[in-house]
Amino acid sequence: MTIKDIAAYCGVSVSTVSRVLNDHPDVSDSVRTQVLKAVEDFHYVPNASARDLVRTPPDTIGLIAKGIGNPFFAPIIWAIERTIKETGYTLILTQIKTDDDELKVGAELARSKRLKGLIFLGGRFDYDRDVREMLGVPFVCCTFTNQFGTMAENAFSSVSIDDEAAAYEAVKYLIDRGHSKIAIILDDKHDHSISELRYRGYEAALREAGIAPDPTLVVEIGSFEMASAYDEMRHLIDRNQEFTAVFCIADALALAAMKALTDTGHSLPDDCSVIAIDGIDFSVYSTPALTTFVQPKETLGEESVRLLIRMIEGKNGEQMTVATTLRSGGSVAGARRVPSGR
Amino acid sequence: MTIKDIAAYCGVSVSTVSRVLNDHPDVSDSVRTQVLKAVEDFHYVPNASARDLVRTPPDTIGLIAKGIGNPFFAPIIWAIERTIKETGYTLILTQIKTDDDELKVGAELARSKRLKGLIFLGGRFDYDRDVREMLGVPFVCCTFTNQFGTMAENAFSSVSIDDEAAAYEAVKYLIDRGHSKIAIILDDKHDHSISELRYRGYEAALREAGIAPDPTLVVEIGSFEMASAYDEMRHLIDRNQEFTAVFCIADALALAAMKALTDTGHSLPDDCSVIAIDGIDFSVYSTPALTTFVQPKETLGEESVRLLIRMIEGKNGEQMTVATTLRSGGSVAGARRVPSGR
DNA sequence: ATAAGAACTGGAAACGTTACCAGTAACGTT
DNA sequence: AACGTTACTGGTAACGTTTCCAGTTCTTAT
Repeated sequence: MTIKDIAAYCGVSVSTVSRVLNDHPDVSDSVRTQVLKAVEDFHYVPNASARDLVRTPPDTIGLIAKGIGNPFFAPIIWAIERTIKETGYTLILTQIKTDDDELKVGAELARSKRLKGLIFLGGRFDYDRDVREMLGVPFVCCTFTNQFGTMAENAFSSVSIDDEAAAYEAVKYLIDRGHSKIAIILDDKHDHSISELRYRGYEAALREAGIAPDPTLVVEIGSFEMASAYDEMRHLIDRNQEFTAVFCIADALALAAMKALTDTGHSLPDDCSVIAIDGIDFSVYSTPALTTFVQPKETLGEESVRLLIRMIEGKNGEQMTVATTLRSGGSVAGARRVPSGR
Repeated sequence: MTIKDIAAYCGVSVSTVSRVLNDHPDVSDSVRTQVLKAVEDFHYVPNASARDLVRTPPDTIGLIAKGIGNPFFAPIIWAIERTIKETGYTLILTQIKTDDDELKVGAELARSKRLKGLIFLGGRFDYDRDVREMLGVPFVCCTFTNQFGTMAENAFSSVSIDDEAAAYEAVKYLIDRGHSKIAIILDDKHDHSISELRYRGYEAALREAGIAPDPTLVVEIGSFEMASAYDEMRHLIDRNQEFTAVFCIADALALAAMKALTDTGHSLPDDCSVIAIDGIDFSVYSTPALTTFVQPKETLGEESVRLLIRMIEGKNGEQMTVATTLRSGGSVAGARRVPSGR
């Protein structure tokens, strides 16, 4: 079923059918309704490939997300989607696994779909100088920036929190309440990603307070999974290590860690305080609710789109930092004496 | 940058370039490497539209998900993605809002992208007779089936749990432990969706046990959101209604309800038992862990693809029911006397 | 009554690719 | 020496649209 079939059936030319399909003027009402009816009857829908091939491509933006289904990303994705629609662009969404290379996927997508721009949601922090040329279109990093890379500042845009500062704040929040034995749960200390930055903030806060970072309190879980966080937390507890608080680099990990603590008979927050960064819905409903530095997800999404469009319009890229807001649950208390162990 | 440019640059014909691009034989090594180099240098990627237009379309399957970012859907989506890839098909993923019409989106997508089949993840239960013709391609309903519709059984496939039975089991599980004042939290009792079916199971279990369903214990939240579940649960508690257990039609709602209970000074599970259906990761890490009937998400995804491909190959549609498994957390206890109120 | 425009319509080129069909050159076989 | 293979290559028709250009008819103003 092609436009030709419709045209033949209605006894008009393809041009005419195309015109009614695209709401062009210059077609008589009688023909218009007749064609519309045929289209309806035959469930005809224009072939997207042919259409895209010939017309100036609709302004489309690609969104490459490292794992949708992540409750932290979900609201960001919706915000991006909404904003893109509002600005008249269209969106094409691709999800990739954590260890897939977003740049490769992005480069392919951008060229094969003639994208106007790309948004990376979650990604590495070490893009090289040639990335911009490799992608061929402007792009923005959402929730992260290029802290470890060599790209020129104006070659791309980014919207993110200051991860190091947020981690610093979180740990300082604990220190201010008397904690000094503070464990951290993270992905990997040296992976050039969020994990590393938040680790730096952790370390900075400790050092500033004159506390020597204790490597035995650094819990590196291999993969970002609640189960790993739970297991590693259990190990830490089993080791009878002394600590009065835990800083988790993500809410999801914190929830798992809290469970490990309560499962081992600790009561929260008195036996151990927990703090995190991200702010997902679920952490509002834990008991105690998780104290966490909430990322402004709407803003992250909206600004990503805005900055991308600015670049598409020829402006230079810019790095934008958005603020987190503290959401106090009840998971942090003042430090007590010998609080850990079993 | 088109294939012509590459051809011209290399001093060969477009046919030749096309051949190396598609790994056809019959092209000399020298030319091949030269072309490959040019492709690399210019970051050339074939235009997807043109390619799709002319070649027998790659076998693609569309997945239309009602809200990605739903932690329950995420593992299903991954399973679908993996299985589709394994079978040599390619996937195109679209997310829609809860109140968007999946059929309309599906019909458009199927024809404009020449899909071989569709998978609906989450959706209505009342597809009419004409849906099959409207879509034009075989389709399968994942996580739901057509309980309220008029479609012929062999016109489509579905993979789902028996929602009514699962709800029945869950409520019976409570009744068996002495509960009789059992509240239910659901979306809507008459929305022709999962909510309605699970409500039926709830009612059936009560009636079978000789308990008259108490309308004041039926909590309908307008939209599927944790905040609503929390608020409505608070209202129920405030009304000083007597109940010893709550059945939630989804894990996420249960977690919110549990929070409402603990926030009002109830201790779980002694003051109130909570049970649900779905089985998401987060509900393992609540305290107490949620007792829930877990849906086999991997199976749901895999079988959806399998059944769809069978249909694409000309077989009739079939309805498949998969079993849930009880995951006991600690959120259910035996009933006590006067357990609710404040 | 005629010119000028408006309203409508069809023909055909173009979009970037693939795949078929021919064609050439080199190389063994008979 | 003629022939059939094999290895490679180029030309070109399609794929299903949109859009430009050129009509044709119909109004309307002169």
